[in-house]
Amino acid sequence: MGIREVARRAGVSVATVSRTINRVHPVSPEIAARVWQAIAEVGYVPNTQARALVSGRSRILGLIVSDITNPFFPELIHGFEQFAVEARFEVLLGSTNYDPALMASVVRRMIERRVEGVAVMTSEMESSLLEQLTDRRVPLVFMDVAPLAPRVSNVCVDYAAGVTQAVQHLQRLGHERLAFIGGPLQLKSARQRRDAFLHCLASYPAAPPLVLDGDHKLEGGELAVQKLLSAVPRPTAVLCSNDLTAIGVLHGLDAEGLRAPRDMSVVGFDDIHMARFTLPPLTTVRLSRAALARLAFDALIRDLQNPEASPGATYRLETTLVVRASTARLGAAAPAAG
Amino acid sequence: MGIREVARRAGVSVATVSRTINRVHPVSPEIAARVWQAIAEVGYVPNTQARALVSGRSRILGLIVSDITNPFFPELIHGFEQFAVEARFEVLLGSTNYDPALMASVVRRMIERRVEGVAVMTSEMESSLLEQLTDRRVPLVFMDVAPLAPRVSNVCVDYAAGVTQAVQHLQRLGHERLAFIGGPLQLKSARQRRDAFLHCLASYPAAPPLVLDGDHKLEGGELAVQKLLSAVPRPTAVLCSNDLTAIGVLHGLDAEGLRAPRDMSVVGFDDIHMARFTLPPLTTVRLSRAALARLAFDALIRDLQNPEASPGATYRLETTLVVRASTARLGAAAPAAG
DNA sequence: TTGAAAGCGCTAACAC
DNA sequence: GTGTTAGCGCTTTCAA
Repeated sequence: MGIREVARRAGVSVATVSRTINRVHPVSPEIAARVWQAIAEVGYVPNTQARALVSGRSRILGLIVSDITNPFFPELIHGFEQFAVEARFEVLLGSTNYDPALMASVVRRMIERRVEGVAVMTSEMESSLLEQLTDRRVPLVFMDVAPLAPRVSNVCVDYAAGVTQAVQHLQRLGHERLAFIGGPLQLKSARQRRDAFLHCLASYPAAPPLVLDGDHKLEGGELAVQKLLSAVPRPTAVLCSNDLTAIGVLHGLDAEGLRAPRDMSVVGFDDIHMARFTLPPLTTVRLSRAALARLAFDALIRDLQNPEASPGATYRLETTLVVRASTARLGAAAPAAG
Repeated sequence: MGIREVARRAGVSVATVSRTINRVHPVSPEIAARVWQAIAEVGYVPNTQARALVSGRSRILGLIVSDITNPFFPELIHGFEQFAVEARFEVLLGSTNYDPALMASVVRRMIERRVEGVAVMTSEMESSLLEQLTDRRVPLVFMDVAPLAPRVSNVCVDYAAGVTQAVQHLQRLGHERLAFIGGPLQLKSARQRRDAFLHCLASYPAAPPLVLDGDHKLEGGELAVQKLLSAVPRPTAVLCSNDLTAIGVLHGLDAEGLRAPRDMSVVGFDDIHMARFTLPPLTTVRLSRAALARLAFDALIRDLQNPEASPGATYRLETTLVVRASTARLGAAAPAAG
């Protein structure tokens, strides 16, 4: 079963078997062939724990997300795992559910498994937890948070530009009274989206903007609709902190007998795959999960390969406005079907 | 950093440190206190690979799914991970994308990490792969597929009952010409759903049923709408193999200027969380992810704790029809909003 | 190019 | 209750 058995069958030493498998030292072709033959015969699969122990490399990368049931994350996870597996890494996934206690447990589990790097794609990270990782010189990459330190990289999404694109789109359509539905405020990314919205409107002193609370879930959007509709004057358009919230709004409006964009223009954020399939299809700000996954993975690998603990880099990620059918000119008749 | 350092600081042997941590053998309170103190001082975290190597237990469970971007799976994964972490297991996730080659790579990775059990929540598993796992005496639990063998359990979803509930619901509403949009036919669960539909209609010799191809994705539903609408006579209701397909249908109908349930009643399958938020909210057959996760996890743990390789058990999982607003009486006016 | 042997960090047998 | 020690399966010096 083990490497010894393979060595015995091939009539070589375990060292030679190891070298054959790892292709790092030269092995004569005839011997290599005998070894591969023996490996096939016994169905030998190397034991990763033993390898990790002796080499000091677990070949595991941690990936921390907020909420795996938010479609944004599976799409991100999918990309990240793909890159990881290509590079012969395994991914240890951690979901925090926006809960700092869970985050602590996730970090602990990752340290126990001796992850070689962690991508933190959520931001409710206490600095004490961060230190546990940095003290062990584990490369880290954050999204939107930049606690600059050696081997800590950062992917910065340009929320301001994304939000501005959305707001300008609405303003061009004649909307002046805008509302915003935020996300969990312990998330820096959610705060940034909200702040970008307020900042953006500060320069257009039309009507004071309405800011409502959400939770980045369907329910939050649904719930916010009541307040949205009872505000005086009633907003004519709403920008949501993510697509799930926007889908909740669409549903909430429908429950009131209203429809986007006729009664209210609705804009999402993220452009999850589902956004093209809502009724009406959602106008939203695209934040590419594939690009985010790529950036995060590459940042980790770079810091991993860099022996000196040089300061981590900062990467920028741009957004694009995707105009679909949930927004329309203020007062326009409902667009023709199709 | 290691257990030796802790032992040195606490003035005890490494064995005592190990016993203190694992609480399996008695340790005197004063010594235990000294050990915990030393552990805190050095920030000691046990190395899981070393533990796994010596104990022969990796404390890793494999979870194989088809497609992590199908919302059905994140909800399942979430439950499974929760149970696993509670029991001090880690989850190694594998996505196959309905691709047998990927499945092979997933199984290989799991064997390399020496998983202690695998939940296969998809069914494109070749028997040769299955053997690699069973040969190593790894407990397995499948969904819908029952290759009966020692330590191989099975969770059987009662698709026939679910589909029957849906069909009867439509028939009670006066629908006679029904269509079905299937899933990837390499999936046994998809075949079972389709077969249940055909079987169900065989006893009501009204109009011959229309069966269309889908892929369990949004796109498949969208695409099927063309064929659905051009069929003569046109079906008045459609049952979809999963919710994603149904949401695609809703979108496809809208693109044609049609709307459910006025122009076509639509029924989904799974009851993903999103189903309550579609327009109109989706009538669907609920298959509880939490229950599925629980059953699968418990089956694994049971086989794991059972030293003799007794044959795995079969568990049943029932479905329930959830009536929402995407179905209506044939020829009825559109229901009032709300 | 190959082999012998040390040892990664820990648990578990055995001795005391 | 506690310490000593062998050894899990592998990689990696070091020597040949």
